[in-house]
Amino acid sequence: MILEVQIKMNETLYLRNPEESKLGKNIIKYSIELIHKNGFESFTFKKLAEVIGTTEASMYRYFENKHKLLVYIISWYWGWLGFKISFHTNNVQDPKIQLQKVISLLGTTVEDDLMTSHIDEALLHQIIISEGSKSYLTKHVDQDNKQHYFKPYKDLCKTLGDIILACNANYKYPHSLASTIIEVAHLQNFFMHHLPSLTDFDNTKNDAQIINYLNDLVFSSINK
Amino acid sequence: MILEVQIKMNETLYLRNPEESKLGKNIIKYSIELIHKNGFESFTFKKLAEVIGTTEASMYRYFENKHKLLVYIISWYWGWLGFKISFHTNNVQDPKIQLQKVISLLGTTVEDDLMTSHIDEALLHQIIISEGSKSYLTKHVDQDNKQHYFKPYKDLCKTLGDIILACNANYKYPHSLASTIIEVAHLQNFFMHHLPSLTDFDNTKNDAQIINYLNDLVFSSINK
DNA sequence: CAAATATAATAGTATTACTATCATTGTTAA
DNA sequence: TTAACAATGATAGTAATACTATTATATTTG
Repeated sequence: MILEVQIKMNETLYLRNPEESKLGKNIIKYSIELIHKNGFESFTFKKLAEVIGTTEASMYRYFENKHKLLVYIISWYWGWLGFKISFHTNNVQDPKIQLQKVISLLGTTVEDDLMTSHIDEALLHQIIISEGSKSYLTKHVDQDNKQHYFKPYKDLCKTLGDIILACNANYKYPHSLASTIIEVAHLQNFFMHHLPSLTDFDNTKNDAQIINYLNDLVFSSINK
Repeated sequence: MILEVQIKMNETLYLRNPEESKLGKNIIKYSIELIHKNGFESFTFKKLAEVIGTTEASMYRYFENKHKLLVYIISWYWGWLGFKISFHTNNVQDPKIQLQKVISLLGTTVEDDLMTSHIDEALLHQIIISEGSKSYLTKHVDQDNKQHYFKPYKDLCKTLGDIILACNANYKYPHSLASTIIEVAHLQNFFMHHLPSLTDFDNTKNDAQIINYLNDLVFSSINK
């Protein structure tokens, strides 16, 4: 039996649901490869169409513009990670162990998940690190937010915030700490690889270092 | 007597030094206004030239492209803030007070500094919050780093890291904590205004809330 | 005053970010 | 079984972007 995971996506993100056709799935698959390879700035629908072997116009039948496609794949990632987190923390009673588990999942280099055949989560994880914040750092963030484009990200923060509160009901900043953990996990990863003097992590580029740092940061705050 | 502060900039960032002519100063001044108003994505040299009342070609005599101009103004900001920080911590003996002072400066809405007549630091501060990470989140970050484009930012992290070590010589992550403080100060500010559910800060949108959060986070870590 | 330099004015190119139209193929429902 | 419909492909076109190049005109400096 082969299990296929489907993440329910916000319908206003796309014009035609890319999960429902071969072409749609190719758009997702190859946009991840191209954005990973050349970065979002140099990514165009024309190049994407060439890689897929179709036309630019066809891309526009699925997504209004490349920014919505970026928000789509990033949103998909948060949905997928949220699922993975609930799966891994499901039978854990101690919220502190849950929190450690979440930090580990956030800080660990992702491997391709075989349950989602056309999406390479490892590449997607790298995209989150380098391009993730570009999904909301725009002049239209408020409109996008009204359309609930960031719901999967917010849901994840909510989950994390609840775990933090379960660890210490008196902690005053559960939501800020949650968003801090997620963002810092990715930022420190980027810095470790590209601007290492902004970190204390050596050139083994080992995930454990970031995870240790985050655990130290988080548990000293909530245990104080 | 009118004091004018000059921040020494990396010469490979520009083709012609914008500090050395009226047109150059206008490029800096109005690019800050335009990027603040419409965001970096919709900012073009053509629009900038129109606002200044000159031609697009003239912009290219000062900066190779708009990304270098962004790096320039962001870099300028870090240089200016570094100066401001050393000014404010100069006669402070206790490193913990120094650290609190730096956190306050990072978390406080900046006011226009009259010592730099053509640059509006208040607008620049907003640009740092919304566009700052775009200066390094590119595919050419490693080349840019080799050209020392991020030196002012790194210098600031170094200063902060040293203060952290002065507070607690045994703390294991001074550099990571330094970059975390700077980035989180800006991220939480952005979230408070645009995605408030990712924070614990209410709609008074008061700077003190972020500063309190950062102080709590930092001092629980280093005093542990 | 001549020479050098900066700027303005204009033109032009390749690419990007779309929109529009029409032909073809494959699927579905009467 | 065929008519209609939906998805895709092929092609064309436009305005804007991100530049480069050339020449003319000011302005500064030696």
